[in-house]
Amino acid sequence: MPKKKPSKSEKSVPSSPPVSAAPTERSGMVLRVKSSEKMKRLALMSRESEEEWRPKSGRSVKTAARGKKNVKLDAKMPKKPPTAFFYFLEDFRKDYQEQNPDVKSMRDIGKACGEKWKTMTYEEKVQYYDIATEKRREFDKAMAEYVKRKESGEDEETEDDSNFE
DNA sequence: TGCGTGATTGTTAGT
DNA sequence: ACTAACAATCACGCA
Repeated sequence: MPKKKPSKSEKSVPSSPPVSAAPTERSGMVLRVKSSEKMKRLALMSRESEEEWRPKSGRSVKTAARGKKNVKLDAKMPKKPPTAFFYFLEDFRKDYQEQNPDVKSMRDIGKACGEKWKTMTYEEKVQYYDIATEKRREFDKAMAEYVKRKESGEDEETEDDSNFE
């Protein structure tokens, strides 16, 4: 029931932290060409839904088979990076387990984490947002390289890990 | 023995 | 603009 509809009244958490409060100083000037990035991302977007889409390493969502869309299961396909909340969850989980060793299920932890997450201030969350943003950037790059490799020759399996360099 | 589930929010991609 | 679905984690349950 909590399903709160996205009301415009609230700004919701800004996907991209405002530059004013954005702790970019940590990395210096991370801001570069957002337009270009967006463009590239859009270009990749088509590729993804067309050929890659998502392998679902394991049972990420619900059995990862909700619709069994004949995914190629590309082992090299970059998965979606965890969001800021997930990073916070990792940290929160450790603390939560210490305080609540009885609770082992992540379900309960998720609830507690979500509750605390809402109580956290933007400044506290922004640091996680920063991490998530940086991670996403890396993911974007990985995706670009992944697509590039595909276009190059589609190695697919052949090289498991080892060193193809 | 092994996979599916459930819960959290955020982020992305597609319609 | 909105919707939908997926991202990790981990104990438990069912076949």
